[in-house]
Amino acid sequence: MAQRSVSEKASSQTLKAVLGIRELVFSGEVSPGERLSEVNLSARLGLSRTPVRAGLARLEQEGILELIPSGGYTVRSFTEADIVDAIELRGVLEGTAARLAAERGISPSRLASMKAILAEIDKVVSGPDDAFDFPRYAEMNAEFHDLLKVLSGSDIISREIDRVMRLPFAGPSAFLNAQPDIPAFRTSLVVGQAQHRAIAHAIEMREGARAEAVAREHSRLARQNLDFVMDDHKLMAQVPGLMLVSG
Amino acid sequence: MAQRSVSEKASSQTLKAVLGIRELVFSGEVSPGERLSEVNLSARLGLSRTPVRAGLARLEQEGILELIPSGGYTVRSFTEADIVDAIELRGVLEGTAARLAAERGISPSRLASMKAILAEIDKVVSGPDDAFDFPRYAEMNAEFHDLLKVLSGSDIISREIDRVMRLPFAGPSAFLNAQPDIPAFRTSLVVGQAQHRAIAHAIEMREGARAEAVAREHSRLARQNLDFVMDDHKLMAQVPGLMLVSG
DNA sequence: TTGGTACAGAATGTATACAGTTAGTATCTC
DNA sequence: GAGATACTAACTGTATACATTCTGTACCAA
Repeated sequence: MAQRSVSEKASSQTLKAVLGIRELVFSGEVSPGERLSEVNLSARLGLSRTPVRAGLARLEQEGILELIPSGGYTVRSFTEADIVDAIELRGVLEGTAARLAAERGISPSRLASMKAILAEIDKVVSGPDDAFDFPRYAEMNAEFHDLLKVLSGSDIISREIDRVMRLPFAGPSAFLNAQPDIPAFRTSLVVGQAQHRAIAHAIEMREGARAEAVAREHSRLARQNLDFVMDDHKLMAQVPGLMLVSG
Repeated sequence: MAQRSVSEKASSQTLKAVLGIRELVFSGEVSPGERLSEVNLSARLGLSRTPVRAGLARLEQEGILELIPSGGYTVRSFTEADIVDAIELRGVLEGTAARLAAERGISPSRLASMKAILAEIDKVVSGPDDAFDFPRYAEMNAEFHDLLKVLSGSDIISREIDRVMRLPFAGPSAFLNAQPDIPAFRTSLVVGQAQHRAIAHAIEMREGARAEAVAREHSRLARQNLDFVMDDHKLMAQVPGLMLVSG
């Protein structure tokens, strides 16, 4: 993880609570709809109720927990439609970031950074098929999307992109874990990289509409992968957070 | 306010804290950059530290407070550029809601609701100039934007729109308080209503691209009003939250 | 057997007490 | 007079105790 986004409260205990509960949720140790008891979590995480409580409130804000009217929280369950919408939302926001970057212009040094990242991804993608370095690809892909966010030049926009990315199945690297097994996915990486280049070129040429359109379309690769993965339960288990899906 | 959005914690004391602190911030009783002491707030609001603390954490998530690395919170200060971006963001999100509504279709009953709201706004706008009912306009305008959000059919999108709207200067009714005094603003209401109708028509005709484009442009009326208001400090004071602006 | 009521257990919401840290001030030294 | 150091006061982060509310179960009545 390149940076820890806007505010990931430094306070040790509360941070442990947030991370711990997130882990419990996304690893599937607690099921969607299940009620999360503060005392239970306190015991499991070895913390007192106070930081656990703070963590719960925060994760509710993040959207992975739901408030029970009578009090307490449950794990939110997502439908496949929710995930489609979350991916669409990411596309819209990244598209906006790309457009703003194009319209407002970016500094030469940042343009250079972007080209450097693209070159790195090229190295990975153009390598031999049998020695494909997936972790490296995931890393550089995340860096590209991180930079795109920054290039928007807007804290307000960056913040919202961070928020959507916190829904793990909406992020640009969500389906990478499931990809090594499937040949068709390899193709999508090549296509994805072509789109990266198009976005970068559009920003450089200050073609805002094109930058937005391509960035938006780029996110739909994820939707395509989602459809693929949803047909296979074994694959679903490899995508973080996809266990929260239940019609 | 038609509904109280996603989750406005029912818990009495915590709710008081959130509302109370928001009020203190937006009324300008605490200045941007000022540190908010928990004990001080507890005393002022007549609550214990626990709900105050919960409220602070929440308002930080909402984006009107900032976390101090060494602990505690300050009132976040916004630049004019931030507000422009927030308005742009609202336009992008409402545009997406409108597009999805058009692409996916809406029920006849909801279409009827939308038309009813438009008729109500027409009544207000087409009335005599000297007896213009601003509160009524604000109410129906808010209802239109609320419905547009719902028409997206997506909880994920609705949630994000709610978030942006919580930044008071980004909402569709942000500049209404300052409008009665300025004749030029009256014109913008007529234009705005024409855009409302265009959005509704595009949704009904399932013209997604048009719905998105018009909804996005619609938000730029707010930007126009912002430019106008920012030149006049007396007017600025009438727009909620605009006191948080400082270069 | 089914429905309702009452009671008990548990869980949340709130308050407060405690510890560690930060920031500010005053004094001392150079 | 200026800078540095030490001390004090306030504040945050955490833990725990208390009260109220909710939930689930058991028992009773129809």
